[in-house]
Amino acid sequence: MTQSQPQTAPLSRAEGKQRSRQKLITATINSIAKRGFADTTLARVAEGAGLSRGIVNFHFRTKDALFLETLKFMSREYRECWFRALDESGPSPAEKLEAVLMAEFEPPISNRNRMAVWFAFYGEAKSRPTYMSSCTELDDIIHDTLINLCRTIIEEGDYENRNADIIAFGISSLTEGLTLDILLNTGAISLDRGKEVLRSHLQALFPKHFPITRCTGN
Amino acid sequence: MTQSQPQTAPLSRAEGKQRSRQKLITATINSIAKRGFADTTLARVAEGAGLSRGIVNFHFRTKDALFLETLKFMSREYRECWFRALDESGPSPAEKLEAVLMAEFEPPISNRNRMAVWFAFYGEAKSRPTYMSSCTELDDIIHDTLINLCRTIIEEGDYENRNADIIAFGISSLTEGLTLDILLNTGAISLDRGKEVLRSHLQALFPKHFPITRCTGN
Amino acid sequence: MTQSQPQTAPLSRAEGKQRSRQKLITATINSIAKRGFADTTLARVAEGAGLSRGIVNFHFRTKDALFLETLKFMSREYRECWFRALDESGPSPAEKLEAVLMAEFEPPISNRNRMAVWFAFYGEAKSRPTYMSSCTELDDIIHDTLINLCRTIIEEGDYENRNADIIAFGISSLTEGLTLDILLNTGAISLDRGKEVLRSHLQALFPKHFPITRCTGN
Amino acid sequence: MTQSQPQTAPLSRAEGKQRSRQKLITATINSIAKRGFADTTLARVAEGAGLSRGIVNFHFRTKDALFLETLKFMSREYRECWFRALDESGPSPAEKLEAVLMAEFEPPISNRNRMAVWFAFYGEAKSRPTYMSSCTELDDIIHDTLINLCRTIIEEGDYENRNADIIAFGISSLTEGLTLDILLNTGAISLDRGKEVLRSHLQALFPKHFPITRCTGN
DNA sequence: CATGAATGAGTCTTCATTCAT
DNA sequence: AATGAATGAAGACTCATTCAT
Repeated sequence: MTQSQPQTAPLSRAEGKQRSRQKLITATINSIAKRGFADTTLARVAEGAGLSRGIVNFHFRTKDALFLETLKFMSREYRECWFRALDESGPSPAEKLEAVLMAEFEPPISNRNRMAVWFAFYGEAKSRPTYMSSCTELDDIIHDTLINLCRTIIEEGDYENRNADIIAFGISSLTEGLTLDILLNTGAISLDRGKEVLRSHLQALFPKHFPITRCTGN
Repeated sequence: MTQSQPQTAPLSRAEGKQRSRQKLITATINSIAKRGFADTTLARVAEGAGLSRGIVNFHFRTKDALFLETLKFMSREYRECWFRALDESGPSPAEKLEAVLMAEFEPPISNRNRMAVWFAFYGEAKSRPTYMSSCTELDDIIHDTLINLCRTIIEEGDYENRNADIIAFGISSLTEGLTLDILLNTGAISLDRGKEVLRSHLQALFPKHFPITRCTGN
Repeated sequence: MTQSQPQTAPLSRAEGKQRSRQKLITATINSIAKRGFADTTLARVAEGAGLSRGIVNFHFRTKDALFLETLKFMSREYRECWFRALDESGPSPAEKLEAVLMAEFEPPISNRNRMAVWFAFYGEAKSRPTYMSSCTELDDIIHDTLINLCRTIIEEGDYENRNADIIAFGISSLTEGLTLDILLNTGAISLDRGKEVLRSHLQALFPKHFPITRCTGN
Repeated sequence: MTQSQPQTAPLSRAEGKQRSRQKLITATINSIAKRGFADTTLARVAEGAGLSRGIVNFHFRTKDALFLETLKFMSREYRECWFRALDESGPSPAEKLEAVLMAEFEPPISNRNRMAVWFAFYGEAKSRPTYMSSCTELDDIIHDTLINLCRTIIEEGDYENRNADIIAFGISSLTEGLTLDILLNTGAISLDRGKEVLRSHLQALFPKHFPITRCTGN
């Protein structure tokens, strides 16, 4: 990221601060992934970031604030991946739909750490609505985009009895469910397997757009 | 619950003990659902059960043991509901499939408390192997049954290009994903909506078995 | 206090708890007197009480609550001494007035520890009005009694131009000021010196009631 | 304050330094008055002075040094007020006595901030010998002056049975006690009331010098 | 079987102090 | 002379766990 400028150049104050913040967020993600929410203490986060004990309360006022910032960071990262996949895909709605769905199973969204952290937050969501509210707004845009893609595909394919809202809802739930299954069944089910399941469902829903191309390699 | 024994008869030691244990498990579920994992303390669990502070360590040696027993209890309950739905449904595989899937959206499996607690455990699962295995093990039988149902339906309907394993995997992931969405988007998405989405997908997958019958009267 | 019952008798739960509470309050007083407010930590209080670290938060929920209870205890103690002096004195108003005033310079009100603690609280009063409000109500009764004593003495002695309110206010302020001086000027000024000053002022105010009896011993 | 030097001239180093030091001392007084000793942190003092965090340790090496300088500043200020009152008063001892006593109830000695801070220091004095000595030392000259005034008045008035030492001690204790009462009973008792009480006592002690002149017009 | 007082390890948080800029 | 990021020691508070009753 900063490799195009001389590495030895002394960081300005603001840069140094920003870098420390980011180190802490990364360390938080790693700690939650490795030890779970319950055993993620500020001391361990600081240690993971290679910084001193009191530092978290300096950059983020409280532990909760650190968690919130971590979640925001992951949301931002997720959104960027999602929209990048959308932009970089082929032009047709079907291509776009496939691209964004498959992106869910690619790093950085879908390495085990990230997934574990998402579900750790989900698990505590009930008691911390603050965390979630910072996520839902972005989900709304994504969800609307998804519905529009489905709607266009349905119109193009003249699929009868396909409701865009319901399909879109189902597709994103399926993706989320697959992610969870992959997380829980350590090793047994791979990311590729997830993609396969998803493609299979797309094919059932929109047979004209997603013709049968059996993945022979699995 | 305790059979048809005269209620006024003094409870035997074993029964009293068993009753206290169950009270504590129920209180644990309620507390996790209400306050999340992190804020569920033994003191609060005991208070919720109307019992004294030290009691948890008496019945379950440690807090972790209580959590594990709670998870086991919920697993048992889940399995019972699932197989009851299977038994009480009509005889055809399609009827059976629909029955078990819809059961996921019915109490007691799917009241908000239960859902919240499931995901709380999922959230910690990665870092707690014990939780993990307890979450996973019972799924095997259920998953096999699901695959068999799908296989039979595929054979009956002569559906081309439908792989029972993949379909079954997808269906259960979709169910789980729907549950999570319902939990996270408090109130916005109802259990009935979940059923609707699921039916819509079944219809896409197995059109001959699940003909288009727009939700009547709902 | 509890000496009339067999000392070896096991304390009941409630008694034990109450005794621990009192130990903590006493330890708090000693610590504030010895180390001042700033260096009085819960760990040191607990140690002083011969109890474990977490104990304060068990008996009193917070450090502030402990301080409040300590202040209440001292208030109660003070009031009891004051009214005991009032009761045990001779019957005349002048005797009563002298008795209560001299009581201020007698233990337990006026050992150095108590005085130090009072002023420690006063010093922080601005920021903790809660502490003080628990004291003022009792002061009101005492102050009213003082005014009434002065009023009777003024009437008895037919002192012209003596206003009971003002005199009473002055006398109690003088007492408080003397206590502070005694505290600050370690050793230099004794409790007896305080009594002497006070008597001297009483004599000036009410010469007929407090004739000149020079303390020859000083 | 900084002489009659042209104000727009850039401050010399020494002056700038001195100005910052004074800002910090003032901020310390305000903070102690507002928040009490315990909640007065260097960060808050710096903020109150409109300066940066590390500044206190730059100008005063430690927090304790800052407190001590603050105390010294207040002592100096107090002494200046006292002697100014002495100088500016009428020539007679009685006039001088009244002048210095009344000065205690005038700003800057007696605004609420100053009083609160004095008692904050008193509260910690017993356990901080440095504070103690700084509180006490300047009193010596003042106290001697007070005794001398009393002695002269006693001689002038030929008051029998009046001991200058004791009277002087009483008068200054009374003043201090009144100040404390005024501080503690927020709002209820005014500075004017304090003066009234003090005059009333002077009149009782030295009736020939302080004849009955009911507060006119107040 | 049950209670709840007591323990003490562990955690978050605050804050004086340092030091590179 | 001043800044403010970083440090690390210390303290309040929580809570699982024990054990005498």
